[in-house]
Amino acid sequence: MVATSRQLQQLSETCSHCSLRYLCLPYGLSVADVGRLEALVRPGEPLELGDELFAQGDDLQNIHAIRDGSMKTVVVDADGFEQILGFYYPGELLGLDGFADQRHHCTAIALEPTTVCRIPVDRLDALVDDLPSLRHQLMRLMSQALSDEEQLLLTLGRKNSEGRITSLLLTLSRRLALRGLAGDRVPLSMKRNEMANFLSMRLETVSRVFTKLQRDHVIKVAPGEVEILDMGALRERSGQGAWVADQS
Amino acid sequence: MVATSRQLQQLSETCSHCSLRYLCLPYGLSVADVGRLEALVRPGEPLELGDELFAQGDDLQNIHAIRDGSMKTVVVDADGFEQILGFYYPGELLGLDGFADQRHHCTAIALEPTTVCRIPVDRLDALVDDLPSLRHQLMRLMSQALSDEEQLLLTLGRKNSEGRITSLLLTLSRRLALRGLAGDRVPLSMKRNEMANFLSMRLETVSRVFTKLQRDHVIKVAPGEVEILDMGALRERSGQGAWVADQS
DNA sequence: TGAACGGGTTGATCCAGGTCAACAGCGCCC
DNA sequence: GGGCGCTGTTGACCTGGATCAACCCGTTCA
Repeated sequence: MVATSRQLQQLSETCSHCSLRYLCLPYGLSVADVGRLEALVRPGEPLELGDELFAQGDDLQNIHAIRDGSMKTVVVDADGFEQILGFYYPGELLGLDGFADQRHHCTAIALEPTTVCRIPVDRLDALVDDLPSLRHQLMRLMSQALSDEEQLLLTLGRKNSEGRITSLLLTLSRRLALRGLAGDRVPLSMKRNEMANFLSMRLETVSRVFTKLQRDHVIKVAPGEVEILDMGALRERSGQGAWVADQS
Repeated sequence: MVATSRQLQQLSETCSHCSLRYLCLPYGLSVADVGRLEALVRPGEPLELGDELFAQGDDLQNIHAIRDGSMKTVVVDADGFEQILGFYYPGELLGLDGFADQRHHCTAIALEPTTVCRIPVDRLDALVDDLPSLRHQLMRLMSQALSDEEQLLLTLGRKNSEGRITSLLLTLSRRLALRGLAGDRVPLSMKRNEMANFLSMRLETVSRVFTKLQRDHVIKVAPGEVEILDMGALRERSGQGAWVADQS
């Protein structure tokens, strides 16, 4: 099975040789320090679509980094309503919101066959005490997560349906580019209803916006992926779309 | 001037004697370590309504803790639209999203006469290397900020206008209680349009929801404050208000 | 082979809440 | 005193996107 052999190959890599080291925890560490970090890292169980990596309320035992594939995080409120908080791609960390009380505040679910790295928090914690550069990077990543969420709040708060979809496509494209991949072919491992949930819309509206953007030759929709035909127009449409001119 | 003398009195306090120490950075530190922390802390300039503590894009030089008063943080997007990200009260930290690139990602503005503590990041950083318990608390607070924002995303994503207003009132009430104050009289230092902006609503809608809640004897609206008459009903109305039953 | 199913698209209708407008209360300044 | 600006409330109307429903297309499974 092709996917499995590719996963095994990746799992044998070390942080020092990982192509994601500039995005992930090792960034900013000396070669020796990366060695100490990678001594803690263990491959997680390979996940299939729908598998949970951890669940809301679980004890925080590990921090996870995505190696291959993609995941979503969701919170469930008292009435059982789900809200997707984010989509995660290779090099990105999961579980940072759990430091507060050593408990996961959201559930992480695989969107496709996915492999992760697993870093025990207690051992990470001890190492962080020893390595200021690791502490810096960890805090940098937490801080980054905070301002990413703030950006999302801005998008959800001020943009209409077209602005939300185009903003999502642009951030996905940007994250592909960070990994050195072509930014104009965006694979979509999430379903329409997941996109809709994340953006606080209905799946029918997502579908309509896609149709409209395709009719206007801004994107080309294919099963499981979107091709960006006109990046300028996409940015244009993501920028505007606020409800109204006056603010605050 | 009464306000000033009260502020001066508070500014003379140290972390060890501060009534907010269990919410703020000193939490979890030994007496000796609190001493080292408070040696870094400087009072910030007293702020008046509308004063900016820092602005989006500024270099991150200090972390601030609110001592007295209240503030809001806002982000402005490319087109000049503002989104309020949060309201901040005594004991809460501002600027944590700036660690990523040593730059503030939002602007902090006083909602009333406000005093803050100022902690230089470079000296804090050095101390954090020395005091694991301080690092833990700092990471705990960042992590807390993350999951608070996630909770906000859930509220904005899944609740209607009444659910949003009641959720806001409940969190404000809860934060008062954390500081040992009565949770059923919530002072509102923000204006209707600020509440509306924060909750992604229009100010007219905020006003209508307040009127409705008052008519139903759930709250009593007074200038600059809301009295909670029926906490149970408030919780009831904040819990529901999702658009629809099926999800994800 | 075809029935059931999941994911996606499209059309028709409806309504929560946005928009626009008028007005009331209050502090401030000339 | 009176005009003016700011904040908040209320009413009337309108619309973006939610809701409901039909249908299409692959895939799976009996």
